[in-house]
Amino acid sequence: MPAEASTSRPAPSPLTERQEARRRRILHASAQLAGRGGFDAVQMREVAESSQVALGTLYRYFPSKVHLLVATMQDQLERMQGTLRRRPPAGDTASERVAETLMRAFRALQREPHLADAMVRALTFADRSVSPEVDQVSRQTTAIILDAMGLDDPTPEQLSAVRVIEHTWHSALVTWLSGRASIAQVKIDIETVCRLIDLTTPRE
Amino acid sequence: MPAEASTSRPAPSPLTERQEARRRRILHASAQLAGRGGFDAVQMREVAESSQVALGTLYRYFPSKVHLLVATMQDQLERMQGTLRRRPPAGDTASERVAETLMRAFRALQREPHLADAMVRALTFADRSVSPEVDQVSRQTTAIILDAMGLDDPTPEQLSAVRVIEHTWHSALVTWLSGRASIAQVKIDIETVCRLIDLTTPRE
DNA sequence: CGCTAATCTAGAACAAGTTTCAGACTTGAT
DNA sequence: ATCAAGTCTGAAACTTGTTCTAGATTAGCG
Repeated sequence: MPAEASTSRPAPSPLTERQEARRRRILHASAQLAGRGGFDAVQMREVAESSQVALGTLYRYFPSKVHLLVATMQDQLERMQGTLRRRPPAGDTASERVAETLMRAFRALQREPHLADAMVRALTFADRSVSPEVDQVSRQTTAIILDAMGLDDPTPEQLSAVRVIEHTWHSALVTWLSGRASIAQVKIDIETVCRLIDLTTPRE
Repeated sequence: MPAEASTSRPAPSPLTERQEARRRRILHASAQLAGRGGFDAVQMREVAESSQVALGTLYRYFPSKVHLLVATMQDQLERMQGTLRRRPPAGDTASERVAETLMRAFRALQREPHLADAMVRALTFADRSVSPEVDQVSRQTTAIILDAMGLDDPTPEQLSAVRVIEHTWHSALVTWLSGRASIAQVKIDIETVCRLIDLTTPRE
């Protein structure tokens, strides 16, 4: 159920085909540039040139560099969610499955560390003007985690645990990207926080 | 083995009195400007002017805006640590005391939300070139939490829990500052993550 | 004191995000 | 097909972080 489209958009006037194509070219160029060079390498003029679009047009589609990169992240997240649905995690307990899911996502990010850098930095640097988009990313992440837990109808306590897991996930990524934590340490942190799930889900 | 102290500092050549005063003026101006307007309001030219220092000098003391704001955060953290030492948290269990400590810090930040914005955004946006300074902030935060737990000699498990608590703390602040989480929600998240401590400290 | 190296200053210059504008092109409705 | 409204383009301008330079000041030292 896509329930959020109505609140965030005052009738987005559904893009024409050429507009859709432009949007796609822009996101592709953004991911490409981010892929090598990270946040700093995504320069608006270059994105515009790469995607064959005037600078002003780029800004019409994405009102700031951060908006652009957060949209890029949404795009990548959807891709990842598809992958996960095709091969769900196989652990016995909810916390194992969540940890496995996040570690799988983490390995995907490790394959494109620069892209990860661009997306995560944009996400945490985003100010209020990007809140709707960041919130969308957050909802999508929540959905992925709840999926892994195999819950249709989580309790408030479980939702709190999921929020804390997301906090840890984001912040652990930040410390990894800035070289202050190793891959092993991120793994430990994820496994540690996932034990919270066992606290809120007594048995099964 | 502290292997990084040698690489990051080629003997800091202890500042003269006037230099110390300059540094202090700069940090003061930075906090002042951050206090109203947040991250964006801290403009390097203005900081330089406010602190009666040439722009080039400002950059000699703090090689980037992010360095400056992270240093500002170190400054504020020290202040806070002093306050906490004077009136330690009074909870019965370790997790209660940690939650109380963090909530106290959170209330202090609420009094200066713009300053909080500037410092937290700088911290999460910092790239590798600021790692030593960010790491220092992290160590200081860890010390505060361990203090609240009342531990002299934490187990590796407890250190993991503390790291996860720090992750949650930072990320919860980010969501609060960007208006995506309420104060109440931050409180819940902090209390939730603090229950991890009980998991790693069976009884007392 | 007088020298030398380091530091500081004022200001220009540069880089990249963002805004603006005039004119060309598309689109949708009549 | 034609018109109005909306969109796109190319280019310049503006903002703010950062760098650079030439000359003045300061600090340490013999």
